[in-house]
Amino acid sequence: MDKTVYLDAARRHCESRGCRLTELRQQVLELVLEHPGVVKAYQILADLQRERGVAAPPTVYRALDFLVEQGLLHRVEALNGFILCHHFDCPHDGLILVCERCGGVEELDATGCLTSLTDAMSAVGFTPRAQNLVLTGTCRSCQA
Amino acid sequence: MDKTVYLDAARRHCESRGCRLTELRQQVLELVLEHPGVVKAYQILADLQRERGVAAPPTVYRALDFLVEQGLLHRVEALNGFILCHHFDCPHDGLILVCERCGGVEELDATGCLTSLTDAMSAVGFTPRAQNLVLTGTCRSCQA
DNA sequence: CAACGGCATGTTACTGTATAACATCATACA
DNA sequence: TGTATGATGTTATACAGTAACATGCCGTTG
Repeated sequence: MDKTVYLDAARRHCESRGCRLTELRQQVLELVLEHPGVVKAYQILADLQRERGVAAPPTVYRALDFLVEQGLLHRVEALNGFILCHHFDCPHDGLILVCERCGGVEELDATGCLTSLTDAMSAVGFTPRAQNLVLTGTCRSCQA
Repeated sequence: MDKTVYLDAARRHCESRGCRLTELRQQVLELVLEHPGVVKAYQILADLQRERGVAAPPTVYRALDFLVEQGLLHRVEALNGFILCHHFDCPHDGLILVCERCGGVEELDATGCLTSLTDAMSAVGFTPRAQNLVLTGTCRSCQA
């Protein structure tokens, strides 16, 4: 997807949810966009400092939290990182595969793969929050 | 399970794997044992300092890493914490349910619940490392 | 026994991750 | 115009994790 198109879609997505994709938030989103795969908060912080001179952690964390809340990013807890969500406009159960060797990240749509899991959970009365599962392992190209 | 019995079983478990459950490691394990649910490394550090005067982070992390490696503890990445594994002696796919409201933790055996997931992964050539899935949500008693 | 090797632990110092608390600014709307 | 609300700036600090090196313990082997 073209960058401008993507940003427009992201903006509309936020506005349809009653939020604003402010300049700062968009700037952070663009910075994330420039990194393939997982990106760390402090990496974004450094990028932001390069672009605007000063920036403190809360600035970055607030923007990232906002973007996660809007579904534009996923938080990858196991790695203390963030990745872009390419299909924020359709609700989905994500499955994020992180390769231990090359660090590459792949996002799968796991909708439909989780029924037996959710069954097991409801058997004990547990209601999961919609979320993304993160699994580490080895990707196809690193199998060799 | 009685505490002494548990510790003996843990010791034998380690020895059968060619490792020693040293005094320090056992002490840390006991400290984890005293906390219900998830416990943080720095909590253990504080406990340890209470018991022996001084202790530095590496001491605790090394012991915790060891215990995780032996399968006696699970690491809960999403929470930067650790929980006891109650059935370290049988290999299993764990499913750890963390309640967002009360902080309670429940561990399920997910062996057999993951086939459709692993199918989806192998379809893209991804080999997951054996691990525990951590899900957040709401537990039965907090549903109300 | 002494020397060595391997592992466990101690110690210092640091890097990285994240948030609290409060100040300021912008905007929208009464 | 005043005020409420949300966004951002700023300072300081808490929390999480590790690198690097020193020391101690213990079993093996010459």
